[in-house]
Amino acid sequence: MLAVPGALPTDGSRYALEIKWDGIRAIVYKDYQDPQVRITGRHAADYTSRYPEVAGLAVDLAGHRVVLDGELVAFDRTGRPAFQRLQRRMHVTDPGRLAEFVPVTYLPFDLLHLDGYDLFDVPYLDRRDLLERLGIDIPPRFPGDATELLTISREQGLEGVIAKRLDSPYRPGRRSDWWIKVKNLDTRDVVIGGWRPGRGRRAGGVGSLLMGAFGGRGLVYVGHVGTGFTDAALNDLHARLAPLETEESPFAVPVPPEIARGSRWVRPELVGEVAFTVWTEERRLRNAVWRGLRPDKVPAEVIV
DNA sequence: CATAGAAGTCGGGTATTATA
DNA sequence: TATAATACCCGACTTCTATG
Repeated sequence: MLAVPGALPTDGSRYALEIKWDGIRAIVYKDYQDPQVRITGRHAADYTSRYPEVAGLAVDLAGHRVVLDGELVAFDRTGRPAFQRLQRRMHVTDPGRLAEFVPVTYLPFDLLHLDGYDLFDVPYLDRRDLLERLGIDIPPRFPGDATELLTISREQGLEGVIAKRLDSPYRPGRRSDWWIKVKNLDTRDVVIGGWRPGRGRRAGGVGSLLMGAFGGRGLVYVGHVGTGFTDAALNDLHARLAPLETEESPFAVPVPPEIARGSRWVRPELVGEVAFTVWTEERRLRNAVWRGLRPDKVPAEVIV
């Protein structure tokens, strides 16, 4: 069951709030007599050998038959979920000592089966109650009207919150507005320094835009953005970028070669707005989404 | 007409293949 | 042999389209 993006519900009394954990979604299975748990990912891939840390749950759940839904998370030194750390583990089927350097925590937030009973049609609040009675470590739940949680999650550098209807059933694999994810998005202006041709449906036009902002030495590359456009916006951008085309890259610091290859350069004269989640360690905008041109803004005022 | 899936895009990662 | 390029993995998002 997946959440739809949206805003905090106004009728908070009908919802509970949980922190949105920035990790990998995973289902954990434990059978009555089985001394081990089994872990699968969203596409039914088997993760059991990848995350030995979860094996300890089998002890806590001894004698039970349980299916849990939750998130695999790697915390950084400051205690925040760090997806970039988790990425080092994602492809490693036998982590060995890597599990010591990049430990992973499983945060179970829903209970789908308990001792012979499927709980898909049991309301969220009751599933959650049963989950809490299992006595395992689970992430906290907050009242639906505790809207300050969103502010706090932003201040703490967390991804956002999820609002879940107290009476909602569980629908595996489905995206449903019983669950609403409220993300802490930031917006900022960027200068377009180039573009990459599209493929497939976007062949012959713009695929993505290379974004920059002015720093001490000149235009600095801050990532590229390839989503959030309508077809009309892509066509409009293509027409506006064509007369600005140059041979030389306008970026003062060379952009990574794998990005530069195949890119077309333009004079940095167009300013646009993007939404994003956080700055990455490489000083790029993570999960950038195009919001539109800002003809009212001057490129020189777009500062890193 | 609503919804699910496909197709495009992103960042960051690993693993494999190609090339200098 | 070492580096570069490619392909694929995970997460994300939006838009378009096929389907019921």
